[in-house]
Amino acid sequence: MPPHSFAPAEPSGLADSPTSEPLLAGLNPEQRAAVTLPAGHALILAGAGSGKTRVLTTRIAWLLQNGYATPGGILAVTFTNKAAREMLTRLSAMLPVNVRGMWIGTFHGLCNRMLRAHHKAAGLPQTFQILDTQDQLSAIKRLCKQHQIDEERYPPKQLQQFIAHCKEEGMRPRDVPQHDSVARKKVEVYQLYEDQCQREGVVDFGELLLRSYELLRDHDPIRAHYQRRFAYILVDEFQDTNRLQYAWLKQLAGDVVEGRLQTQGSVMAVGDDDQSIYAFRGARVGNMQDFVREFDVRQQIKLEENYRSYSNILDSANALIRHNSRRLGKELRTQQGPGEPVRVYEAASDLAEAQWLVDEIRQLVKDGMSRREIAALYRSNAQSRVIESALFNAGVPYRVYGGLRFFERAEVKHALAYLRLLENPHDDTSFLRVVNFPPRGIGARSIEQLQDAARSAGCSLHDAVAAVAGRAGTHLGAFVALVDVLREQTQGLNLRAIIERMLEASGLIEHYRSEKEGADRIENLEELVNAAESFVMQEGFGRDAVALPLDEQRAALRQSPASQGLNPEAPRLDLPLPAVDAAARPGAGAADVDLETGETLSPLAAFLTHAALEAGDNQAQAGQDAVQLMTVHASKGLEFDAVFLSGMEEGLFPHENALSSQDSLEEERRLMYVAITRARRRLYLSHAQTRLLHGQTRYNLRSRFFDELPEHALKWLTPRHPGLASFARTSGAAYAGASSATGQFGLKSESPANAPLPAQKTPPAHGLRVGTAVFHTKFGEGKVLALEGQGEDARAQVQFPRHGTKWLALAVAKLTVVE
DNA sequence: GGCTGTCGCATTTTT
DNA sequence: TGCGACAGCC
Repeated sequence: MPPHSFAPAEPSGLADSPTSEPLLAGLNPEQRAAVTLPAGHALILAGAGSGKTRVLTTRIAWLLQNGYATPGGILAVTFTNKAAREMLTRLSAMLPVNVRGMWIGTFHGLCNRMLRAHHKAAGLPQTFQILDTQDQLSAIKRLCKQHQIDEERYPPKQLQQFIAHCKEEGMRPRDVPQHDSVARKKVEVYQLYEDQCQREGVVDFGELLLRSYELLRDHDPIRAHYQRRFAYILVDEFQDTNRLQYAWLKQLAGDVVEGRLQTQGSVMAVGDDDQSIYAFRGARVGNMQDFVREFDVRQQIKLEENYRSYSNILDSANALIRHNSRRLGKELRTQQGPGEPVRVYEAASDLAEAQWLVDEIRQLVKDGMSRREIAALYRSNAQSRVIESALFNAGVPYRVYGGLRFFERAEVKHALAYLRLLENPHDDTSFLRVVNFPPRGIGARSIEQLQDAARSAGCSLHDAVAAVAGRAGTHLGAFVALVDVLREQTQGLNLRAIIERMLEASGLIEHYRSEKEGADRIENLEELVNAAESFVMQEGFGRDAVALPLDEQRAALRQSPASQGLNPEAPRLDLPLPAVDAAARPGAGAADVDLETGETLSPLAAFLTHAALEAGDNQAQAGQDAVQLMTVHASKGLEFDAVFLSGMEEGLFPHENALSSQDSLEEERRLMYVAITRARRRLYLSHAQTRLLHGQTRYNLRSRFFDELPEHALKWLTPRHPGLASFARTSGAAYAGASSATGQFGLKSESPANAPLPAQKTPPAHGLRVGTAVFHTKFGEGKVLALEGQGEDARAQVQFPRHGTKWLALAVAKLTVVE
């Protein structure tokens, strides 16, 4: 039970509130109820296309506007950067709020932020680097070689999955059951891997979450602080949370006392059990039921009104998903008419299917539909090939989602590895990646020797070079010198200059210049410089501070009776963390700040974090008006005027691997449900009698899912042949008389006007200049090397004789000028 | 060190 | 069938 509550917000009463009305305008009663819920935990079951994001963002805006929460008191968590960005964008369009002081982001992003702030308590260096999936795999391979793990019996890929899975379940090596010798071996590797990561100061994606969870669990003052701070926690796509993410949320929400969860803030979980399609990567729909039980949820609201599709499409979705058991129960409805029927097409072959699809698309485009509003969806990536070549041959522009993303490209990763070595010379993964790239005559032998030396000395490869250089020649020494010198030379330079310098000095540019395929790669490296530049702009490094026209507003917020009354019983902060309050202030904390010392990440380190946490779009011909090709999974959350779902065949969709169990079959059905609900106006379902798969012709039956769709909503473009269920059921008329009413096509999508905050120039208030001598309570006397940002985001690079060069947030760090 | 041939494998994926 | 990983050769 939340210890605090404010006057219960009766939706009807609030409708009269003059301040809230503009926010709430246009919301339906359920949406409005969700937005204006009183304090307490709530589960919002948000059907596809029911305005979920709008409710989430309006809720936050409403809490802020009415003084129920300060920006610093809100935590909103999503799965993807895209979703987090959208929330921020919409929110700032609704309210002139300084969005940067709010904790809105992905699970990984927020955990990262927390770990940087409390890196010492978490047992990490502040500049810990983040391993992506590739890095993690190569780290595991390296480890296997070093410890003579039989890679036949224990494939590195499997070990990687095992480790990731353990972390998702919140298990450290000692927590993993070891039934047999195989399990014991795996756990041993897990332990070795952990030791290696710790030694190198790197952290994988799962570790971000697990470490953050443990930080909260094991440090009472830190946990208490965040529990007090976050009065309102909002979770997007709750059905996709895994065990660890749920446990993390529980730590933030409250403590278990005598078997019961005692919470301080309010958690609003928004999700849709019918759209749970990520069980294979650890998502647990059961978290929804657990949430209701453990949080004693009193408020459950269903958003069932769909603003996206015509009713034939929704009827199909509803009828299909009704075949699933154990649903929380929800039915989509619309005020739109039936619209067009769902068209079903049977092709002789996958080739013919693709050809038909292209013809239909051309017709749609001819009728005035724009290509970007047309999507071709498929269950697995292998199916895109036929469609791509058909589109290509017909000269129809298309865009395939889900390829290599920007920060995953080899050349970009090479460049990032150099940058990481500048930040942390002990990052062996990065060391190995570029020690001989571009080639500089360092062969496998010398690397092996070096690794042996490092192992026996118990140090990093970087540090081991001195020991080996004598024997292995000067190449290794030269490489280390190159990196070390570069580090020296780039001190105090801005991010752009650092990267440009690195690109030259490393020889990357030169290397690619001489390569025949190198032009694209050089372009990408140049793009990396641009990415860094725009990152710097966004994060407020070296930029005029965004004016905060809300100073008064914030003051008002803080003083409003409602927010005063928010936490009447909360004790005053008396953490052994003097600066915690500063970070809790709206406006502060855009950068990762060590809350003890005020130390912030250097622009470079912050950029590296950004690169690891946000893989970047796969920017293939973006911006062009092209047909969108993607898997059904990738389409979740998107919508299109016309959707083609091809390959609707037994074995493909549902996938053959999913036929074995009820649970996985139901997940396939939910996947189909997701696909159907992407369509606004037109939905096409197609299947082929023969299909070339793995070089072999397969004869697939029509998908069982067809038999679960309502006849009245379908239009069979080809005669309906007996399907899977034909023995159990006699099919009716071959052609269902579907209405061809076109209806009004103009379903409006919610497109928030993005009102940018007015910028304003403010003179520097801190009075520091490059060269100023300053004193820090912890690091002692130092000299200012560089200054960036302004106002609350201002930071300084300071060189301390004993502690090296540090970036400090001036709003947090206690710096005094030395005369 | 780079190229070439062979082998094995082949849902879904964000961070 | 088609691609990525890896070993072996020049």
